[in-house]
Amino acid sequence: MIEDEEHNWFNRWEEELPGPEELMPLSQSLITPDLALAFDIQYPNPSAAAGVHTQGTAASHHPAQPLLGAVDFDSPDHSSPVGDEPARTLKRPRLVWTPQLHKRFVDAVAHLGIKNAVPKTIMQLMSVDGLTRENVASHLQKYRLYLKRMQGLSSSTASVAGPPCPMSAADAATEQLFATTPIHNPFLARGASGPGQETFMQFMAPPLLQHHQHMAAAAAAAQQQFYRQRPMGHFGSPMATGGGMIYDNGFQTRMGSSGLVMGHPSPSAAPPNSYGEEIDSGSGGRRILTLFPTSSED
DNA sequence: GCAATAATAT
DNA sequence: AATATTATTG
Repeated sequence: MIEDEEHNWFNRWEEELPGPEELMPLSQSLITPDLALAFDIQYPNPSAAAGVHTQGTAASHHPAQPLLGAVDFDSPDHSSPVGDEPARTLKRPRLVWTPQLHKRFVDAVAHLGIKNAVPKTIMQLMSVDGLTRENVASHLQKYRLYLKRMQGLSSSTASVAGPPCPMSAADAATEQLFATTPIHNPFLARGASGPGQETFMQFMAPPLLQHHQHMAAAAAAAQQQFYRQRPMGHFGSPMATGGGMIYDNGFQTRMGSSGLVMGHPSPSAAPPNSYGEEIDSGSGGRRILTLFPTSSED
């Protein structure tokens, strides 16, 4: 299962990769000593190569695990199936939690209830191709921290009229993502009892819900009624990652139909034509990178 | 052994 | 700060 997913993921990725012609001619310098050795290639200057894969904390001397950043590895020999199963070897690009993606996440969490809102289940409910359990787990961790700080703050600031908004920079930044999303308070959310309780729970025979991996089945059921027919497609061309990511302008072109955005998080290096979205943060609208067609939800 | 969470690391 | 990765625990 996972194998197939990964394989598929890479295949599609590979297909969308820019051809050698489209790439800047710095492939040579991207070859690290490690690789040069592994592939029996002669590289001119080790130090130069090392400099390229940059902040990759030189310690990234993973023997057979090169910088994925240099996606253009296969430039010379595309013919040979060098990457039999590179999905296993290659590092997957950094996931960017766009507002849309995050919304899906929040919706999933909300609809699952705090009890069932665990990474795996959330991931399944979100049904975003390419999204891993780790991705979700990581995000969930941060999300929980955010919620914790929220309830802490709301109670403490509510009492005395101290500083209006003692929000840390972190909070402000986080809010861009988190607070702008309607928070169906997960703690009050479904799972227990309440009005808006249309979870799968009520559709399942009690004995089934004991406590097994039946949750998986349950999640599937939930999926049918929740995110039924809107699976988020596989993310768009991840291009490259690692210290040095290389954009070419094929980027936004291929970005169109996909939902998940992976790759270089830095807006400064982003392609000139990427989609933007105005998010109203009170006084000044802030421009963020969404790279989304912003269609169905939100 | 897997999955969730906590703790680090990049 | 945002994600990833690793360690720990259930």
